[in-house]
Amino acid sequence: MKLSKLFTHTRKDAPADEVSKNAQLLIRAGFVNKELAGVYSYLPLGLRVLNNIARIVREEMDAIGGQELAMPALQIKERYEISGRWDDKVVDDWFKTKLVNGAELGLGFSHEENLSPMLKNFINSYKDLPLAPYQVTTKFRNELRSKSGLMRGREFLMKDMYSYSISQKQHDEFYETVQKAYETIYKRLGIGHETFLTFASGGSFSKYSHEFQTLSEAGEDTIYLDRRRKLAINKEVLNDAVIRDLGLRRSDLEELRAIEVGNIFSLGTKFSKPFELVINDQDGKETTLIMGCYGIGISRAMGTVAELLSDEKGLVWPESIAPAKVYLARLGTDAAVVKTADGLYKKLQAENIEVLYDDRDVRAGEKFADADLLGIPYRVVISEKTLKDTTYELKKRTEDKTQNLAEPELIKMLAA
RNA sequence: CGGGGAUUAGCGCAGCCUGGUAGCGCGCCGCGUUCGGGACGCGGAGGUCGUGGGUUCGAAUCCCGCAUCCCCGACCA
Repeated sequence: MKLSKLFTHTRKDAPADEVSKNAQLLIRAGFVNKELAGVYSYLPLGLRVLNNIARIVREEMDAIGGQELAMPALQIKERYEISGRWDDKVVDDWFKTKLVNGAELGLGFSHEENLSPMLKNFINSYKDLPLAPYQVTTKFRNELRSKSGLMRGREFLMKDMYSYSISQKQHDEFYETVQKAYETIYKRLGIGHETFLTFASGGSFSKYSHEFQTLSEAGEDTIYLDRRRKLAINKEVLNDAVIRDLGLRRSDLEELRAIEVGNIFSLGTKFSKPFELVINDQDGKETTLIMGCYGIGISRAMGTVAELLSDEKGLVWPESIAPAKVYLARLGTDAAVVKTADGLYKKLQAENIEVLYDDRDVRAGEKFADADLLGIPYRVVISEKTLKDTTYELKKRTEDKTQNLAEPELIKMLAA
């Protein structure tokens, strides 16, 4: 993509109504635009990051047997009356609306009531199990107080997977598989080193649920972390009995703020029993299916990476999710420089290396500042100076040093 | 939902106390000089001052209501 054609622009100042680092940087860089509190538009570069995160999550869900589908935002009232979740006293963050004929609808905040009745038409045998449909869709939650940029939205992108098993054993095995897949996802997103499995409230069907908490002062949760064991307990369930139960010691626990970047929990038969998801097991015995639910906020993950991996100059995307791999800066309008830069742009594209080509006629300082703010992993500079030397100058976003390279070495390095 | 703060040009702000129909910086447009870390000079465009009402000869400014945004708290299958 040529920067001269990109409709978004960077800004020196962040808007006054955004305090959180993630929102300030993402808005300054032109990745998102705020529409209302907790609701953002994703602009071309921001959408690339969001899609890259979703792609990684999809790959890992597919790898453990997840099957992607897409369910609607509009939800039927009657289904939620069956499960007991229509009442605002039970779920207080519903967005509700009506059909022209007056029938009430809700905007989906979670999709158990959608999926379970649907699967009654498809699951015929225990041999179909375990089954784990998932989706990446926009969720709506009427938060009393949205805050912290992308961290807590009223409309946000989420991956939600639901598992159906014939036995507790089968459920437990799948649950553990998902837990491992989540760890892989956070590693790939570049926040694995700061993300910890955290024991949280399990509700009525299991002792604990599990959250994945990323250490950050911008987080809303307080956790107690045993760094050596890489295990944490959410403050909401912390007590001596729980600490003992998990084989931890209070003196090893460190109190920290963290962002909940994912959670997985057992649902038991809460959403299978009301919808009569009953199947004969191997022995011919009627069994109500056991469910699990597994969420990752895709947009929140983007905010978390922005929050964690940025520095005083701007965003610092890991290669795995960056909007482009290379920022190609052409300095000056010298004919040889322009020709060389245009040529490299085409060659990088031919190698399938994603490149942002800064072909604007602006001064060097502005290009460097933008390359840093946008957080592109590699910066390549072409100028009259570099043409006299080995032609190209390469710099990593995370390092200060530069190196000069000739074209074959440069392409080889960037293609790696 | 309780408490606090804010709303004036695309962005950041001043003006309000002491009413007389708006100003600065950045950005944007034009010309020129510059050209490796957000240059400089000259000229220019751009605002029903969040919204509804009230007071007044006259309201960005004073009074009342509402909306939106931010922060703290509460809430968060």
